[in-house]
Amino acid sequence: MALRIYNTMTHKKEEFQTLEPNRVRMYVCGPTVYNKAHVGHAMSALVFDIIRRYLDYRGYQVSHAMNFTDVDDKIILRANEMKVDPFALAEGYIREFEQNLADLNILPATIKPRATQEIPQILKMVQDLIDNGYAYPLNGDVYFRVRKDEDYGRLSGRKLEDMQAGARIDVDSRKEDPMDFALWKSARPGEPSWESPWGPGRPGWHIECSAMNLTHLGEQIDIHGGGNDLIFPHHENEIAQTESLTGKPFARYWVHNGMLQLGGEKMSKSLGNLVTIEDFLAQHPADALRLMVLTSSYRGPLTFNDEVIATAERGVERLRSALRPALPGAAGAPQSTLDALAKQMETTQATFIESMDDDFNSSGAVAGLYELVRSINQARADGARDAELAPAQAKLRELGAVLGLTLQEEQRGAQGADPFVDLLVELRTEMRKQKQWAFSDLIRDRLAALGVVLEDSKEGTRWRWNA
RNA sequence: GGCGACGUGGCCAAGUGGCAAGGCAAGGGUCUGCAAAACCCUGAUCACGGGUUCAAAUCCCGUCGUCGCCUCCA
Repeated sequence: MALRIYNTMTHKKEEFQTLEPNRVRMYVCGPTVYNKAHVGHAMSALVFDIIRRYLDYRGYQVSHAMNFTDVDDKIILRANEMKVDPFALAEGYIREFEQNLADLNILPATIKPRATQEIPQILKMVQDLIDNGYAYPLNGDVYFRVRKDEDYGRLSGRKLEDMQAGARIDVDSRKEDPMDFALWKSARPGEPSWESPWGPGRPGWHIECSAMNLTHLGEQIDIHGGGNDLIFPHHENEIAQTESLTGKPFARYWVHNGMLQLGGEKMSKSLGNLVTIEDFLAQHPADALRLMVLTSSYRGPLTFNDEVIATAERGVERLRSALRPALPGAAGAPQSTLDALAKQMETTQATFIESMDDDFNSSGAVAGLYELVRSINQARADGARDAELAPAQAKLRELGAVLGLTLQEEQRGAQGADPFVDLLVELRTEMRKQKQWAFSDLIRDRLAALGVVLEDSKEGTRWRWNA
């Protein structure tokens, strides 16, 4: 069975065929860096990280580009408010975002272009579009002429007529058509700008992505991704610009992730209902956010609230539970148990591929992982030795890694606290021997309040930092 | 108003024509000094109304509802 991907352009799942064998060119729209990144940005980055890892697992060599929009109105506005240099502001947020991604175990994109580093290519594209009649200068700005592009609106399924009816913005009456969009914006005094044939200015929002694609990936790419809030106008305009110039279909597959919902609304900078990635990671493991994304459908909305987070954290715990060692004194599991475990490994592997091949159905893939977890835990309870558990645990780690799950226990305790926890646990063990239950329970409760979980068993007490 | 996605047990979520995966929560049990973890057991006819079919959660039509986009937005 082949990999199938839902294509926003055709509204169908289509069999995945690359332009070049075993090679994938993927471009994902990154953030505009005028503020701290929030978990909604993380969701998008996670979705495409999962896709990228899976394509890699399936044997493709993936060129993964993610851009930074590092010059635009909001950056300039915010820099002015804060009285700092806009480029320095952008640079700072880019570094923070890259750190956020690393903390989330998201692989760095192989290509990380920035708008400000593409100015020559952008100027050339704008000039070419003017030369071809697809664009026109107007008092220092340059606009794309949507009427000239017959199939404008193809991606988002809109017609120019329909859109005009709903347009609510102030229309610049100088433009030939209200829907014409800026390729180049003239600079006002004090704004960062570059010299151009039309006067000093800066690139419009959409053109940078077209230019970066052309420069770094070529005229045609396999996958173009981003949040579904970018379908219109951003991606629509990218298509218009790029295809008007190259005359070739721009991207084979348009892939869009759904929005993270907070309090029933899209989490966004403009609505102000956001949780930064930094804040999230201060309280929860990276695997938890990833598991939330994995167990929902990437195309649909994802609800973000305390209950969903708690569920994901427990899920992470459950996955990790399978990686624990054999019970002390394990004498080996019955053959029937080992056979069942071996069979489950195969089933899980098959389910994994089958699910992920079906438009990255990670929820189904994770369900298979949970089934393997249960089999492993069953085998352990049946007395399996470490060596008997190892292959299944390795399989769990392997498939977990394909999804980007670390399954690592958190090392979140205060630095150097571990020996002291050991000491308390040791003291408590002595108390338990003397049946000093009240004291034992007090220690357990107090440690729990500090984030340390104790688990007693016949063979002794084990402890870990709570996620 | 236009375009699109979606509506499956208390919650999250697979399944897209042939007996409704999985996780969390809940209840019962094993284990435990108690607890935790782990293991075992228990629950849904799939928003609603029509239609197609031997057979539909799954296809078609309609209704209602949720969300996104139509303005910067992952």
